[in-house]
Amino acid sequence: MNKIKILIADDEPNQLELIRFNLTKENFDVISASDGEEALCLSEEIFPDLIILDWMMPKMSGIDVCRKLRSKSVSRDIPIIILSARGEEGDRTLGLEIGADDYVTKPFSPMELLARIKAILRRSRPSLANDYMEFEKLRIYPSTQIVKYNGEKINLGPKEFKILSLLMERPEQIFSRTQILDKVWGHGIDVEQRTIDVYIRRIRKALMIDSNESKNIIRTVRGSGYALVTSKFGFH
Amino acid sequence: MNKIKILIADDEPNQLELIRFNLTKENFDVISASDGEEALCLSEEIFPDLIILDWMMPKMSGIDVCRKLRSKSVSRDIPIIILSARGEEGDRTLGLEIGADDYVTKPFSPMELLARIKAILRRSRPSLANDYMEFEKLRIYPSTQIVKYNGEKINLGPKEFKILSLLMERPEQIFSRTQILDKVWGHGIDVEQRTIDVYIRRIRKALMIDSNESKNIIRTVRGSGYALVTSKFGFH
DNA sequence: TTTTTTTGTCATGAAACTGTAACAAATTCC
DNA sequence: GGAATTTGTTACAGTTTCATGACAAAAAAA
Repeated sequence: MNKIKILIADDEPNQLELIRFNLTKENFDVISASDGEEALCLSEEIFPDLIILDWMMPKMSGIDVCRKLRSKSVSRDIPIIILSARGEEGDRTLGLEIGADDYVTKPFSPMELLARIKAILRRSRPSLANDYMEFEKLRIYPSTQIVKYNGEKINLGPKEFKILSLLMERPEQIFSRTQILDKVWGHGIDVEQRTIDVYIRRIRKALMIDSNESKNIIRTVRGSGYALVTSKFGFH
Repeated sequence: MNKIKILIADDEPNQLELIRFNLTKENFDVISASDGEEALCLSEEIFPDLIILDWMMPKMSGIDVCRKLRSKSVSRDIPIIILSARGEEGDRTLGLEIGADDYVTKPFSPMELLARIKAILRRSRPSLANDYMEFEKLRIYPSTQIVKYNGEKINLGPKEFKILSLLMERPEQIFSRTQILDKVWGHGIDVEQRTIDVYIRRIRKALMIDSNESKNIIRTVRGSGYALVTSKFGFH
């Protein structure tokens, strides 16, 4: 059971601790940074599921960090919430326009921040919120770890299930082996990248044999990774 | 060209008109409702891309409408923004917990609402934000590394894809072999300039064979390099 | 315990990609 | 026209990347 990783960056230790306390209580895995540069480094090193950035920080502002993250494809899709004492019109819209998903003005209640975090995660990590996810003829039930293809039940091991879930959260998007390792195994785990290939093979096999279907729903993107594809876009 | 449909429900005509005005200006297709029941009916009838609900409305509150929409699978994934004059803690979190994607307290500026709408659409409609580059009949999707010519899918290797992406970034502009080498291979790499010729050949071939089209979309500029051209400038 | 399932790695062959050389074709210049 | 230059095209070898089956260790189930 992998916890959801949230990165918080704020230069006020009290504020940081307050948020950390509340998020930890909700069973999130909290990583903290005390300035913009640290936030940026950590973001690229671990792949958090969500990032909370204070606007005003030493070395690099939250806005700049957000811009940087949005400019790179590996971090483009990570949800970002910006915190700020600046409640002015222009500031709020600026925050959202540069790619943040939400903008919360200080002071805010932990409850509200939490509610907004959950609202965003509901969208970006559908497996956490919905009973099931559906893509083409494939349906998976995160809570019970059941996979069905065309109504037929498919048998997958835990790791296989997690990988497929990850791919299903963003169909068409290419996941690199590193991304898959980070999300499924956890960051910093020592596992060969090629192991992913083998699991992909196992998933493909399970989907084919059990459902007697020869269509390949997982696309290999040479040099990049794997992605779920609709049959109409399928390569092979 | 499909416009994005947004449904607004508010019982104050002035407010409604103000929002409608601003959204129409942004080229959204705006549908309005003046009470909760109407909002619910319209939602199920026309499947908007986003719904904005005032909390306090006759017949059925925005909260109840939101609950109803979330309980049905057809409307479960439509993003919802709740507007409210009630800025209290509990209200805000209730709105979000019930399944809304954002909660905006009145009074708000049209600019901010717009920014929040866009932030949400960015997530829920990746196809709109996750854009593609288009030139003539050629379309390339950077995030998924997919190339289409005339709607048909083209298979390109990584280097070929990068070169074509580069050319697409600035149609008509001539790229020298040195420029292409620097951008695609990286600066200071030791590769023959003539190699570019071969890749151009491969790209041309892929575009021709796979789409059964003989038009040459890549122009050779003798002594300078290559460039994408519109058909009217094409030679041969 | 034994049995089964899951997990991670390896070896091997297949497939795709890369870069270059060699020659053909075309363009330019004289 | 003829020589020089530039580009087009093809083939080929080297390299990288991926698919696949096999296998042993670890974990879970019986």
